[in-house]
Amino acid sequence: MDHLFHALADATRRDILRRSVRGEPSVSRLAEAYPMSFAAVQKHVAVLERAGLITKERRGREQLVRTDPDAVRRARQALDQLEAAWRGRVDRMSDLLAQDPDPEENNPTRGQDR
Amino acid sequence: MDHLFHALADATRRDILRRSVRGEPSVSRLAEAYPMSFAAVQKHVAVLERAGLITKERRGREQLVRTDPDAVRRARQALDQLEAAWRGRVDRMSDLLAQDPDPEENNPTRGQDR
DNA sequence: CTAACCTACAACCAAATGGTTGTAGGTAAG
DNA sequence: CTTACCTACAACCATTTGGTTGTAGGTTAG
Repeated sequence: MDHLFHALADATRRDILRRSVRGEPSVSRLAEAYPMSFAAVQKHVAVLERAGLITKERRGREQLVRTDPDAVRRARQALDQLEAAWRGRVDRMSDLLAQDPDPEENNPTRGQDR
Repeated sequence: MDHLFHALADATRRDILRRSVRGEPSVSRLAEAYPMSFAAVQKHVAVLERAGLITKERRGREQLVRTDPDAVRRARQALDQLEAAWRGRVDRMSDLLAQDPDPEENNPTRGQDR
């Protein structure tokens, strides 16, 4: 999970992901697209690979990069959980507000209104 | 976007997010939960705040932490885009396969050298 | 075979990260 | 007022990160 989000926390890597979703570029073809050395792009690809976001497949002397959609889905689901938890809290608060229509009786020691 | 995913790429910070979704803990209360110094937790909170994932609200001498659901939603939507792009590609490929039933032509001219 | 190309990997470096301790200021409680 | 608590922030340190260059090996083209 750490590796997953860390891999996504870089604009170059997210762009590599997008390009790899559209086609299956080789590492050197990817490297042409960015103002950095081939080795730097190689490292970015390695980070994405460690996170499970892409896989490499040897094709002759080239190494084709392709995305693994399951990893993207995994990251999305983690955020879904957070969002659901937030929604759950809001629902719970709505319930409390519905059951306790007494805004004057709020207890300042622990909880308060939003 | 970089800040957003970077903030999510740490287990402690994700846990802080979960606790802040459930309640609105103070920074010192959060610090009690982790085997690190108060200042370290303070830094984690600052990273989450820079990413827009949480906001701090002064309550007397305490600083209450609360999540901003829109930021979580923003991150999720970025992943949705990636997933949608991937699905779009698969659909396109399905169309091509349907229109071009020729399994011998598995050597596309795209990946060659120049 | 030879040359060009693609990749892997090591060594190195500046900057950012994640942690610590220490100091100082503002607020609440006795 | 005095004390205890919560926070902010600076200084420092080890490790990681993101970039570079250089070297070496495998594959394709001529």
